Amino acid sequence: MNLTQLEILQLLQETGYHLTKVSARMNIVQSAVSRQLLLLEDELGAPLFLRHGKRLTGPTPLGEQILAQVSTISQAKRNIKALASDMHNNQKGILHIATTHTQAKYLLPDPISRFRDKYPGVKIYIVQSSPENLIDLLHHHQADIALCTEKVSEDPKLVIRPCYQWHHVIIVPKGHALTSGELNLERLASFPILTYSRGFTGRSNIEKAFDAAGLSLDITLAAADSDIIKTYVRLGFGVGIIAATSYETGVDDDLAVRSLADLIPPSTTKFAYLKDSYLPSYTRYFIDQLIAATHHKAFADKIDAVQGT
Amino acid sequence: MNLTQLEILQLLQETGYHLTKVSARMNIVQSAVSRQLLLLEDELGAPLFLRHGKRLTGPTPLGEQILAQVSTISQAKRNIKALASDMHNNQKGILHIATTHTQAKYLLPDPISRFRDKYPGVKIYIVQSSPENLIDLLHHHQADIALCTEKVSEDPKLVIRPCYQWHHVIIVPKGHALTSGELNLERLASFPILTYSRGFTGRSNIEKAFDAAGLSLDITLAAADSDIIKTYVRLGFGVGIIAATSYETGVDDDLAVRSLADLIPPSTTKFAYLKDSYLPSYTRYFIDQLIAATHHKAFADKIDAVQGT
DNA sequence: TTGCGTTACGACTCTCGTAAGGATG
DNA sequence: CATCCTTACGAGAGTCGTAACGCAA
Repeated sequence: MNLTQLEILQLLQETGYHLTKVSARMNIVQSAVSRQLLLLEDELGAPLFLRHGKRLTGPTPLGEQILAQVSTISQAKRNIKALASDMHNNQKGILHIATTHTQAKYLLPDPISRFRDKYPGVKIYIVQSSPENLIDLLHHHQADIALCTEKVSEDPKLVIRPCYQWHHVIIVPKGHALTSGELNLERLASFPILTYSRGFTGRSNIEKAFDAAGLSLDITLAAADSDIIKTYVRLGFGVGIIAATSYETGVDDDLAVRSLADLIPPSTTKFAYLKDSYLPSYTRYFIDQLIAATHHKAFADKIDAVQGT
Repeated sequence: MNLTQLEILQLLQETGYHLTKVSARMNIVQSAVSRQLLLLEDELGAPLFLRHGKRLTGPTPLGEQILAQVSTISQAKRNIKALASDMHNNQKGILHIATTHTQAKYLLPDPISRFRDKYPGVKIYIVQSSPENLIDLLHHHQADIALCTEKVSEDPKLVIRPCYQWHHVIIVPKGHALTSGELNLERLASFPILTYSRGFTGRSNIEKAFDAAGLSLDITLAAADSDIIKTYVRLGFGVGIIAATSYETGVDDDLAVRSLADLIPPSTTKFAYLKDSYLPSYTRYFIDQLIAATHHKAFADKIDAVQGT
């Protein structure tokens, strides 16, 4: 048994039990992969994969249990490399951040700029994806940390760290009926609504509030990002409900904004990362900095300014 | 990086950072071990061990963190082998049980005989040790499961499964003053006491009871096993306090026995094993059988018979 | 001086790559 | 017949063992 053989097992699972693809990923020929697999099965004394003729179709029960062990081994192996490289040169590295459009556009630009000033040697990749996909990216090691708002399922393999809390606001063209008068859910529900797609940026909290009030929403447009919503609000399609952080003073001054803090429960944007994975010092710094910054008075004031309008 | 190199790291820790001893354990020459260690340190780009001249004295901070990862890898490796061998031939294997004298002599003989009838191919080793040592044996993989009574510290790496509950009894020579009259802690404390050493077989519960009553014990003899206690009780040294399960009808009929169920809190004997380790099917069977047997009516009656005397 | 770890070099083992073979859809 | 996995064989890389060296108690 050696690490190469165990890597083959893991890649087999990832490629759908396809030796040829595994060999391509490992930059060696098929025959070598085939041989190593057979050698391992021989050493362990039992087949790890089911075969239709010569084709692999899936893991045996034994193979499945062993694959679970292999995944902890490969995680530990990654950690060893990360530890060493962090110790050896903690100013260089790569940081993959998985997040949604909202965070990428309105929250991250500033913290990332400051991070880049402090760690010019660290390459940053922002992987934009739908919220439901973010956690998968972590599990598949295509992202180191994820930043998301929608409720992360209780995954024992993840560490969740709350980052900041915010409220929704409505945006309407100046002069719209909703710019004056009392603002309540019932009145809001009488207008066509433009907001986030299901599973995006606190959408679940919006639904929760209206459901609790026994109201049904007429959602004219559901988008993954605030920009689309703003665009159609400007065209007069209806009332937009977006995150307070997505309203940009200076850029969005043509839109009237009113806080929904009293009507819709607050949403929390959180960091998530794999519990068993070692995070380089610069990654921990990034997380800590962002959490500190969002707890800073200036940041709170910025949100309050919008919400207090 | 390969599994051999990682094994070297682990063995270095176990041998007190001694390359020669590591090479002996691995059945290869020193020079090979030395080379592999240097190659690994070179690959990782930083030393993993501190050196006084050429002698290794301990891990560097990096080495320490990496050793932690290595231990999860080697555990997973063990699990893979155990899984395969269990699947391949689940009638053969080895079972190391770590336990104390009390369990080994009075509880285990019968269940082990029955286990051997069902699994003649499984070799059983009983590792007898002091309670405080049992958990160490698990951590050092010198035992698969431990059976002990004294409180196991809250170790997140262990699974604890309660097995059975029992009470202490006193034993005295027939005709002793304590064979008649009311039995209470105060009266008991007026006699010289013979019982278990600190840390053995529920000794802590005995102390707890007398401490709570504000009584101090005159412990004439503290032994690790019941047999020693019985011997000196027979010689008239005083009153023995032992586990009810240690009183053997037929053998100990010359001793009078009275239950302390109402005076001393009950003790629980438990199984313990490493959370991350795979237990072969026969080991799980052994545990389940023993727990089932001790919950069976006949077993409870046997204890009650002694305690009810 | 002894014990321990590192370095040098030849022998061997192991793994890879090329190439051919067999089986399935 | 195209794709995929297995088997055969020679070339190359990697590891081991012997042996000599450097260093500390």
